[in-house]
Amino acid sequence: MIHHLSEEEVVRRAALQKLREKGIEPFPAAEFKTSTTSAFIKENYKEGEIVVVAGRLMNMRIMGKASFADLHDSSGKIQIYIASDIVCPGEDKSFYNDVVKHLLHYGDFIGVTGTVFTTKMGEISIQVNELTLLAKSLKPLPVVKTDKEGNIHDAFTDPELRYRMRYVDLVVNEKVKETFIARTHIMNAMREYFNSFGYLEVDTPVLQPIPGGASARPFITHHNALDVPMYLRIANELYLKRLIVGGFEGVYEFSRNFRNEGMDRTHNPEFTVMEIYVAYKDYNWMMDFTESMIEHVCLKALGTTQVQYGDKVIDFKRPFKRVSMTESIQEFTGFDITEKSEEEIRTFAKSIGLEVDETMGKGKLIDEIFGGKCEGNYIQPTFITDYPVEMSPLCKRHRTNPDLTERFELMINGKEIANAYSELNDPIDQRERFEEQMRLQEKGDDEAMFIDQDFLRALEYGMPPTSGMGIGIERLVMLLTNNSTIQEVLFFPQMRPEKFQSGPDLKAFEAAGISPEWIQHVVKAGYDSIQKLKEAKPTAVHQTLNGYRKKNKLEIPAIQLSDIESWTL
RNA sequence: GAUCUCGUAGCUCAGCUGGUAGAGCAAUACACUUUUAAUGUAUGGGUCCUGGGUUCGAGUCCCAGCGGGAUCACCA
Repeated sequence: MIHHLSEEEVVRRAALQKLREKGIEPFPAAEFKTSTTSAFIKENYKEGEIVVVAGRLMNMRIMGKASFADLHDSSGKIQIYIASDIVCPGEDKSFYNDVVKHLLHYGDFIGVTGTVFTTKMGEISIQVNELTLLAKSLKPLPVVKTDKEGNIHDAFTDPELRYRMRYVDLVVNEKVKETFIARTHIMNAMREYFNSFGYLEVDTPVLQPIPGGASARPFITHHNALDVPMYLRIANELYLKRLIVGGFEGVYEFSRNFRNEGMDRTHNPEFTVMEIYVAYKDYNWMMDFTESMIEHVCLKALGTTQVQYGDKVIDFKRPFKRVSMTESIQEFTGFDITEKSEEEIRTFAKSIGLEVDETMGKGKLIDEIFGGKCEGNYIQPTFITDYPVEMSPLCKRHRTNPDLTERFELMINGKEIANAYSELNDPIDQRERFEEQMRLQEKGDDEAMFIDQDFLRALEYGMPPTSGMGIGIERLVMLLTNNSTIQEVLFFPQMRPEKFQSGPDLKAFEAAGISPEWIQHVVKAGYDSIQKLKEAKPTAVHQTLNGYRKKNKLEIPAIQLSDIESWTL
């Protein structure tokens, strides 16, 4: 990994060495006790107060015998003022002149003890009395600067680098941290809301023998001891319902689900769905519950229900509009699907230019029409209710129309955010629905569900009437934080594995007996493999290396021909 | 998976009809005790993604590959 250090990395490694020579450990072990944070100092300004803070040293502005810099800690940043006469009160100014001015770098972790004051320019700052290096940064961070108008210069924007090195992204791009803090606040607000009803947060298996509860391609793995295939969960629905069978009134789980499908700006192979199931409720109750919950989350996590998303303002204030799927299709296409046959619907779908084929059942056709012509129109939160029975194999039939189900989806900004049912608890109906899924599978629908016999057995023991709701956490967080890609709301979005250039095998150089101080220079001088050294004449290597040493003014002894001849190549 | 597009210094980016590789910031050195995109002077820094081809000559044109992004299709 050490091959090909950039100039700045060489400088920082040299500084590391010089610090050690001065008796300053660049990676000290001891706890550094801070007394406060940068944000607290600014909010509770007390001139002359002695404070101890720690963070990353950023943006040094050296002005001779005094310097300014920004210290970034987890709460924000504060300016520090380092004056030679204060950090070095005696005759010996070497700490300031050598360490502060030359051996500290952008990105180093430092701790300071100092006095709070305000500069002539009116910025709250810390006059440093004592400075401790806490950890040296050996790689230069991207330098991002913000001017008085708030314009960001030289921003670190390459999505590939940002996602692969989120640690760097978080350090230099302030807004990124805010998004992730908001994500946690949103989830906490949700938890708080559910807990206030006495519902129980639970954990159910991630590794499942049958990937049930949704239609999706699973990730498959293998359990060696049992010698059986196992699947990473695509949903946790069937496990949570088993817990309702077991007698809990309400259970919920933030479920990390895995689906082996395409990746794009709204899909990641692993993603989080919050699912909640409450006994003795139906989907009407769940609609009320969901809109109150979302309103609560907005107020708690954002302080408002009005959210800017792109060029739109979305208002999460309840109540949300409610429209049945039939009404919606009628509104946007003029077509009434009520009591129409599969063929009639297919013909209509074709007539409005949708791509449909013979494998699609009635439910799927209706879904195509809705997805193609209606869905995108719902910008403000809207509940779409009463989906066709074919699309919803785990959902109870509608109390007044057996072709429909008691299901709703919450649409916001033209996308599905939540999905809920009056849960199907009739085990005989449930078995038939699974069998229908099997037929769809045989017809060529590769998304049809697997049958879970144990789940059917649980239902046979009796599940109370129950309503369940699932909400895509990433989708919700994207909306509430004004982000248009899922990668912005996942710390470590999935990416193609990075190829690290193998580079020269430095171990082999060491094994050949080349002195450690020379190895990187040997490589940089052009001998980047043992093979190349073997092929070259020792006298030529000798001349090249010493020529390189002279040219680069290396502070290491010249290499001897006898050294080169002693290498075991 | 399809189409379009991009890959140049540590970072952000220029580089025209092919002719010795550029800027700002960062780094290094010097100056500077209230700066804040600090400033001034000087210096160093490049596998122009990789591999082929065309050409006297390729960062630039052509082909292939790798990687990213955007749009579209499927899934949340």
